[in-house]
Amino acid sequence: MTRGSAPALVQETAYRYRIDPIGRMRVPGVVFASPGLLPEVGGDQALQQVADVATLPGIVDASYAMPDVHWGYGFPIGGVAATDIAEGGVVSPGGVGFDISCGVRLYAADLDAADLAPRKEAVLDGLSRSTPRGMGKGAVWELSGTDQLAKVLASGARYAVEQGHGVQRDLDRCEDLGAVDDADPAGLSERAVNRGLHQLGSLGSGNHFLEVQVVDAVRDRVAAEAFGLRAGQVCVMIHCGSRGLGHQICTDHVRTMEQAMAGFGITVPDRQLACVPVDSDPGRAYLRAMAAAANYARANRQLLGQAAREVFERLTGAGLNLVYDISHNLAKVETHVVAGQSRRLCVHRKGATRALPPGHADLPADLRDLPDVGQPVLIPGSMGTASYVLTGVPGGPAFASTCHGAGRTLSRHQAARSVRGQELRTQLERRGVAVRGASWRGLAEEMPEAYKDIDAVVEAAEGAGLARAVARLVPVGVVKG
DNA sequence: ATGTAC
Repeated sequence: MTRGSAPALVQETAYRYRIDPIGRMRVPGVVFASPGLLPEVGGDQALQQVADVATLPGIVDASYAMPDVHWGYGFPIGGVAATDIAEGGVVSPGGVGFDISCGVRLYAADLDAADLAPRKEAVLDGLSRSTPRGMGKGAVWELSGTDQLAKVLASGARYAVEQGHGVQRDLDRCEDLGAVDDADPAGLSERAVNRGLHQLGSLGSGNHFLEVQVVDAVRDRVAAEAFGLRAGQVCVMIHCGSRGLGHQICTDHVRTMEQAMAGFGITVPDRQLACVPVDSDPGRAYLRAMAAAANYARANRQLLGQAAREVFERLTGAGLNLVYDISHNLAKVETHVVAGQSRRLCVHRKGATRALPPGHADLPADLRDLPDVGQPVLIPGSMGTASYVLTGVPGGPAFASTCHGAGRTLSRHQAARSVRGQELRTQLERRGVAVRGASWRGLAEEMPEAYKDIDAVVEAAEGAGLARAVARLVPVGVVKG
């Protein structure tokens, strides 16, 4: 067995550690971290999960952990695992997460920080009113019924823009140009559909937010310019996912796979790693449902972004131009070279961000031919701290993936015990961050001290060769889910 | 993350 005491880490390079295969591990574990992050590195449980993932049928290369790794449901958050489809490789809902296609969208405003300053409170009030958030209630777009929801699930942000909720650039700069093709709205449970009907255009809660930020430092001028970013510029970052619909899809398919697994001769060290071959009926059914949730999440961010754009236009006259929109909870069928051979892989990224290298065919058209510019990678920090824009680099060691954020170190409970929401708001306001919360408890749970240092996480990602920093952004206002 | 437990 692989379970028991925490797996031993062997240092390979300054930013790379290995867990040697023991028991039923088919491949090693590989953890990208700096010595400074290492004492935390997600805790023993997260490392055990890295080892557990290495037992999955068809896994290739290694079970990878990004510098922001921490404990999650089955798979660690900050985990990347690729399986070889032709070799019986599996897909696991736990490798995607409950919030399917949770991700980040970043807009750059035609506005500098100094010009926002006199209108900042009014803009935050406007964004607070235009951004439904918190558990359950409210959405930007009240859908007419299941037929219209099916169009959202099939066409994602493309349908939203088609219906007038955005502009062409919003699609040009979105992962998969706004939608994935193989979604199957008809395959969703009634519960998933009902939960999806009334939440399109809503933040949710937890670590989800809409932030007004300012570009604090440009690290790579060429890439920043190509992405549409300059120092001192105002930006809007939106972090949210597929709400109750994605959650229900994950729940439904974990249950199905728990039953179906034995029929494929698969056993896993943790029930939460339930999985089936990609090339099977339940595997294909999950991927089609997951794709529907991915489209829902992009449409969700599209609608919230459009609402924010209207607030900015009304109160400042400035437009919002999409920099990029990228998921950090998704499985994708991709082609990668493994041991010198081109293979079709199912790449699970859970709390990990795709980071395509320069020249990749799936880059936005205006970035594709630039020699040193890869995919924009959006890394949200914790509330009140910096966020980053990175870019993909050639020869990334983990299937073109990198970190997704700061990563928790304190549980929600621990955080809520150590600070009151009102007090935290006062601290943030004193530091120049305007706060529009949804609940005091929710605010306290997201205190910056509950997270790793985002600067250290990004430094480790760069040091490990996963991505390169382009710009650092600091918050001036947060609308909290 | 989540109608914070079916």
